[in-house]
Amino acid sequence: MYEKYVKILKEHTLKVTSPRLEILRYLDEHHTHPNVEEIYSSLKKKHPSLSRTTVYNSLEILKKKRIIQSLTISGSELRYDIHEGLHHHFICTHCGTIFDIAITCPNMDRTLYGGHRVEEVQGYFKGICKKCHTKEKRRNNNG
Amino acid sequence: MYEKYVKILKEHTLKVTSPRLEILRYLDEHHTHPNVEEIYSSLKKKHPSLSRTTVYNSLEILKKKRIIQSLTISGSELRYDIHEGLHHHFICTHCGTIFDIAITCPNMDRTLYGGHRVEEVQGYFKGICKKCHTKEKRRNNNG
DNA sequence: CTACTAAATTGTAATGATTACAAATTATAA
DNA sequence: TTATAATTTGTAATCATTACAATTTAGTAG
Ligand SMILES: [Mn+2]
Ligand SMILES: [Mn+2]
Ligand SMILES: [Zn+2]
Ligand SMILES: [Zn+2]
Repeated sequence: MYEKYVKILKEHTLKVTSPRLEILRYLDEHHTHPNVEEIYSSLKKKHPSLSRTTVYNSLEILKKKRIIQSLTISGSELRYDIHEGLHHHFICTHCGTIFDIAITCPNMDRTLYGGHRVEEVQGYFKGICKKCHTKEKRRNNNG
Repeated sequence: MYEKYVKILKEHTLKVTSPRLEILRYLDEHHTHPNVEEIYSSLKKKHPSLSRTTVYNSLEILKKKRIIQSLTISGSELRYDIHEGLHHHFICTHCGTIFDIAITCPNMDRTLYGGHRVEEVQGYFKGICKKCHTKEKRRNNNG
């Protein structure tokens, strides 16, 4: 069940602890770019002793090791994502959903720009998702 | 002095008020992507009656009208930028500086993606700026 | 297996950015 | 000049995140 995540942690010389395994599993199984609260409250159910601070700490160390990434797209809270291949993101300003964008971008793999060392590249698209847009149209026609 | 900003406000059917003029001027003269606190404390010197809430309110309305944009690049606070042509940004995770990136990107002008309506596109590059990188090297050689 | 220790976890308190709200002021139009 | 809706202001509340000290534990050496 957790061998996969044990392996990841050991490969990065991180101690194998229950919170770390659970967080990794959660992010691996939920590609919804959850915030800290969503991760915490979900895991808390099965592991009542879990502390919110531990979730913050664990996410931070996983991020330092580049196992996960954090997204600043929402502007009010960090969202987390298992790091598997560079991809860009869309956020719907109406319903808040964040999803992956399958756009290739010539600047995605850049590691240098004018002498500055680039360590992360993030492409954020903000707008109204198809679902919300359709709902809005329907409301206008019926209302 | 302020005719330029008066014009912008009127064109967008916004009431012409001193805080709005001052904020516009500040952003026009400081392309450093300041946060609310920097704008507030700077303007407060000349206009002691200015309220922080007004700065928040004004920035919000200017943003709604697309006169300015907010950047979520830092992850802890919004940074503001006069909106003049799409451009991407670099943030140095060491010194915090945010500056414009002159990279053209084929996805920058996108207004649609898979049926989703795109209203904003932001490209964020995070890493270590040349200056910090050079300092770091020097410290290693001399230390 | 046991003992040790550095690292991780936990809970609580503090911080910092942003928002809510109600009272006072003011830009604009009649 | 007056009316009024919009704006500004100050304070209090909220929410995400960080600081910190006490407790627990993963990993290792014996
Ligand atoms: Mn993603
Ligand atoms: Mn800029
Ligand atoms: Zn939506
Ligand atoms: Zn720097």
